[in-house]
Amino acid sequence: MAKSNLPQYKQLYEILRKHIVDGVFQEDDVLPSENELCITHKLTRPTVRHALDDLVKDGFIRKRKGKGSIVNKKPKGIGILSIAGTTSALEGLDLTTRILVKPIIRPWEEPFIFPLSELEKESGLIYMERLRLVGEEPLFYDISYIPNLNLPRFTSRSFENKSLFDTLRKSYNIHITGGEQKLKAIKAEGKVREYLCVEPNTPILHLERRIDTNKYLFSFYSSIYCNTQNLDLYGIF
Amino acid sequence: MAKSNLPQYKQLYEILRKHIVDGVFQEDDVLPSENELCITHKLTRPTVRHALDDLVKDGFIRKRKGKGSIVNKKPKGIGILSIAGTTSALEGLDLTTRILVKPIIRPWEEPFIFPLSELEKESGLIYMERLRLVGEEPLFYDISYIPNLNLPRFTSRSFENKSLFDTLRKSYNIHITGGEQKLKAIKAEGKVREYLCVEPNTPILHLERRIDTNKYLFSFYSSIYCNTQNLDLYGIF
DNA sequence: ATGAACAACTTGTTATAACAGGTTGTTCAT
DNA sequence: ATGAACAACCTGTTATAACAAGTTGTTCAT
Repeated sequence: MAKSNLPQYKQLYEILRKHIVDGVFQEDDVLPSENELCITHKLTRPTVRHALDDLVKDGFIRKRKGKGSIVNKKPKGIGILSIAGTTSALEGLDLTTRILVKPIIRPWEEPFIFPLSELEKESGLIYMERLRLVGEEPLFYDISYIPNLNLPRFTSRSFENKSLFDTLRKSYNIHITGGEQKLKAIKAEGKVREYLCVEPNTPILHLERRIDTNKYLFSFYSSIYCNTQNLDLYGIF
Repeated sequence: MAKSNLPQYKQLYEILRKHIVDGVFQEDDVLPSENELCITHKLTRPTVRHALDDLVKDGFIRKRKGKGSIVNKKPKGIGILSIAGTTSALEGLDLTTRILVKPIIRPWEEPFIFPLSELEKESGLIYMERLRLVGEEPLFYDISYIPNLNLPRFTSRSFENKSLFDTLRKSYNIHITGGEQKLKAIKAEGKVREYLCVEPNTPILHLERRIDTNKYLFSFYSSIYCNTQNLDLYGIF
């Protein structure tokens, strides 16, 4: 061990995680015991246990006293309520995206749905509205609020049928670290009713989210209206 | 220390957790240092660190090298979307609970909202209905489905103003490891409309959850109807 | 006054040790 | 053959120890 500058427990974590993701260890396989890992990686038990505990925390394995560390089933998909954006949440469905308002730079609304830092207020806002359809039926009306902080060429990108989350990760190396969301059921009215093509007073799910990232002081926001008459939102946690 | 039969790190976890929830330690307060906790509770650092790491995992504190353990902001609103139950989600509000149907043992409904294992079907179901009121206003109508697996004296416990999650954690050492939830907006009708005291066609949020635990093969289920006219549901992830 | 250096904290990482307690397969007496 | 007892694993808990590394306030030389 001890080639990288990373802590040894993190090195072991990454090795085991990669083996699980790559299928070297598969569902319900039992990992080598803690003592075996100590020997094969020249580590002591606290270090090995730290790595295994992190794998438990991140959902890759479960541990059973007397038995060992067992590989978990990989989650089928990630719904909109945990982290993923709507595009990947609906993977496998016939999803199309219609841009209602192309990304434009404009000032923030005051008051905003979440508290904003001074930095965010000063830097301005990239605003975008999109409608997501499954088949011919509009299901999501998305409004995205992205602080205009050092995202070169962002407003000129196309977001037709693309995930904002994937774009941020692949083009800007930004990934999601957490966030906050508010949720309520409302009656369809005005633009929401019009875009989602529903009767007045249809119950609509309204989700407001702040999404935090690994980039220092960079969060973005979205407001999503969803017609749940024929399709549940789902999430794992 | 060492009065209960619980591990010492869990005893310390519960003490600190309670102090945070009760406001003895408030937002951005720095907890006593690890060495201080060692002295005051007659424990060693690995034990203290285990307790603190669990508090980090559960979102109560954050730790900063060189500074200390800092108390996190309590989520405002209703933290029902991540893990916490409704009772702890509403902490600080004037919450009362009315039992509509006391815990009774009965067979499962078929088909159930989530797939059930054979073990769960055989073991029977503890069923409970509760109404949660903030002030005079009923906000949640909860139906709980708990497999009748080795929970001594469970049906005789009182759940008035108590958190099912806390009871499971403290009395049975069961804690939540994850789960799955489905969500939709519906119109208030029938019993839901009646219990929540709303006009017909009021939009109501309907949440169905499977909640997984550290206890082998033990998950429980709940169906929650929530009036979000005056209060958002809230979650962190 | 200013700033560099340092001391005195903090948490982070890692090693060594011992025993408790759950699980599983084997052995042995019946 | 059957079942009880046991040995040999496994993870869980706890203690002791030492050093690394980030933060903060103080001291001291300029």
